[in-house]
Amino acid sequence: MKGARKTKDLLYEQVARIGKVFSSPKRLELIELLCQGEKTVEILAREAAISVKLASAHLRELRTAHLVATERQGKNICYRLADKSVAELWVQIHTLAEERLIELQMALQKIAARPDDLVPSDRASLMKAARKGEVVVLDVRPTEEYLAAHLPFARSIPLNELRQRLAELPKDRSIVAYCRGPYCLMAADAVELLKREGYEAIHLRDGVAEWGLVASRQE
Amino acid sequence: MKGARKTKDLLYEQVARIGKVFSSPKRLELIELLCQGEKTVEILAREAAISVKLASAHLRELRTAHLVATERQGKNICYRLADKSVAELWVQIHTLAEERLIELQMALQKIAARPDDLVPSDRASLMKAARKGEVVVLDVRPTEEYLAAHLPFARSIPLNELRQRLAELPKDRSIVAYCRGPYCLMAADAVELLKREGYEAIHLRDGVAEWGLVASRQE
DNA sequence: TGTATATTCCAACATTTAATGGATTGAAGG
DNA sequence: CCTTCAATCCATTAAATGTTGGAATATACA
Repeated sequence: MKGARKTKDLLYEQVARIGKVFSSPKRLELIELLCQGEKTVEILAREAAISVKLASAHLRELRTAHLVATERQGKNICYRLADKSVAELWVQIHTLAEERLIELQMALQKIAARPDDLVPSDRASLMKAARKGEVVVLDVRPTEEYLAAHLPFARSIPLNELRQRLAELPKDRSIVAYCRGPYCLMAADAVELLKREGYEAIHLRDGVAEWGLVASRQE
Repeated sequence: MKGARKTKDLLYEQVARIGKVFSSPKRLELIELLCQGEKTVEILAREAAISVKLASAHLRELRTAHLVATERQGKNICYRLADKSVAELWVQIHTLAEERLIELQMALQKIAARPDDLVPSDRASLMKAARKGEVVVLDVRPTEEYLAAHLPFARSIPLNELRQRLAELPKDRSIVAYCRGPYCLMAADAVELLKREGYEAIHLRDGVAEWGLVASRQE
């Protein structure tokens, strides 16, 4: 009966290995980035605003927990999520956090969803409108991420090109902008810019991971 | 633009608070216990085989992350999951762990699913057979947990009473035993006992949390 | 073959965390 | 009111973790 306790502890310890990965802010950010498609260490470090060494150390944690896979591509090493279910877990964790933590809710309200920001009621109706061309779904992430996976009917204009390419967007229809997810600020910036320029812009918080569209492999 | 990085970090930090809760084996065990219904600190400590003080400390972590709620009941303080979604996250985390960690898979195989252990193919067919009375679904957890929530058509015989109450079980039908979940050893013990006594017994790994049946409140 | 580049490994430090023992709160019950 | 009991708080120690800098590896390229 003493042995039973030991084996039991071992089981929970294994599960805790997965939990540990999700207990560090930086690792969470890396996971969110990897939800957008596969990336090299250098890119991950730059996007997460940390040193390459630190990124490498965190990615090592992800690797020993078998949550990511690596592949050499020329000079670089590409990291990608080992499975779609990793992205699903990330979505579920941050969703639960948003449900339970008031501090997070308040911080998120500051970023987006200002009083005048209307949120698209549900996905089905948004997609219906997008299919008909009544609204423009705009993906403001870098081009590579758009290519790896994007929302149905979405058009790609990276945030840093948006100002120059405003002419491509119609002024008589709503622009629904999205980016990497609720913690990415690109879509919020895009909406702000678009509104200043006289467009009717809406901020869509969800990204591809939240839509369950993660590309397991970028081609 | 510097402020953007700061707010972003803050957001991930909040989500990491939730992840941290799931990064400790003991806390995971406590969460699994709370999935079975509300419990006092003393009971939780006893079931998890830790001191009351340590249990209290871990429960404090759960409370500050707003994942559990407390309520005084006479002399004792009862803990329960703050929301059904907490149980769902626990299930998703341990499911992902089982998918990704070979060590965990191997450890689980030792406990149950021996070569001669047939696993019920799917839930629908199991429930159909249970409804018709073709199999007996047996809940071997303590009575209080059975009362808080149990599988449809399940009969309750706590493991420590099983030997005396064997006569209540039919020998001409399969007994499908379950307990708290895949990391609980009670059902495995029950199956072993039943088989020794000549019953046809099957170990069902899932518990109420895995079936999505968590009782938000015990009456 | 030698050099440049991307990434990882190793060692060190500061911080955080798990766990334990002693003191404290706060309600229950005589 | 005083005692009892459950649970928490506080202080301490040992272990684990995040982070940084320097050295090492391994591949691409010339």
